[in-house]
Amino acid sequence: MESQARFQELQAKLKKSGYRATPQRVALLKIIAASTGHPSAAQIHEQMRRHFPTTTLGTVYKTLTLLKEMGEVLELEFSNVENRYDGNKPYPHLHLICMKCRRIIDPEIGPLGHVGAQVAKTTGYQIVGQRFELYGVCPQCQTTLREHLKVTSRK
Amino acid sequence: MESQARFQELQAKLKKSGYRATPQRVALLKIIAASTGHPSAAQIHEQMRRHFPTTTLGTVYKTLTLLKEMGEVLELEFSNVENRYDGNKPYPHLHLICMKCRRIIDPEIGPLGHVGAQVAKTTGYQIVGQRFELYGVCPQCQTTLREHLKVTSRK
DNA sequence: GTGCTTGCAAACAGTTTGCAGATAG
DNA sequence: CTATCTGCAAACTGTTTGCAAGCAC
Repeated sequence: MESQARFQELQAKLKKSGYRATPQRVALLKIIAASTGHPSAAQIHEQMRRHFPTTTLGTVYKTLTLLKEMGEVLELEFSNVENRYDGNKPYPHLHLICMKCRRIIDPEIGPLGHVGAQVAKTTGYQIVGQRFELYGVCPQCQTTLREHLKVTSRK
Repeated sequence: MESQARFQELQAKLKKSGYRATPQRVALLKIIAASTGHPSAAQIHEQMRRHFPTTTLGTVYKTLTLLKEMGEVLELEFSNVENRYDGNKPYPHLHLICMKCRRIIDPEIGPLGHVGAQVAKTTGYQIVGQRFELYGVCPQCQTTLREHLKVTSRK
């Protein structure tokens, strides 16, 4: 099982970095190792409460911060909306975000690493991260929108 | 003058969209038409206060919202840090962000539009926007960091 | 004159922080 | 046993909103 392996890896790295493997942290690691859908901190919290009803959002954020610093979780920042986290695929890749339902998927596309390498060479910057996102409307939401337009244009 | 032309264009589009050309808005248009350096709302506000000391951040945000909706200003969202705005080059392009001094530049690179087009075809999503960012450390800050390390490693 | 805009201030959301009690190693 | 971690709650930051007075058209 893919996510099981990722969980083991995360747990090992956590310990190797000198952090304690508390039950709460282990639960969070399992959740993000399994999640292919870029959850928010609140969604992770929600899942954790099933097993640890006393867990707080604050703890979730603290653990996510550790993992970010270890380079094992990717944080997608937004200003008005909750940030999203990706611990399943911590290396840089393209995200495709539906503006309507906020679903985020990882479309398959050729490697994007060469962009960073090229820019590093021409600018002298040392590249430490990247974020490539496409915003759009997913097929389902396009249908919904079309029906909505049909209805509202009748009035 | 390049930024002068951009200002004229923005002003014309503002009026065409039915908005009033208040002195505050005109001042903001001039500022973002001239700015090549992706200012924050607060930085724009700061500049505006030189000519309109009573202007508030709220008004800056309201005007920026208009321009975003008109598709004439690009907003770069961050969660802990102020958003940055680009009204000089409203079409999608690559941003290179220094993690240390927060400077944002536009490195020259081949067109990135084909990525969106390709993903649209394979996923069925209707693409409405994109955001390609590289995070790094600029040459000046690399020097600073090196000197800092030299100093701190002595203790 | 009318209704969009401004300025002010309060509200808001997500995230971060401080601290006392709990617990992993 | 002790330093780290949790849970709680308050603080914080950037952004948004509501409303009365002001001003563009």
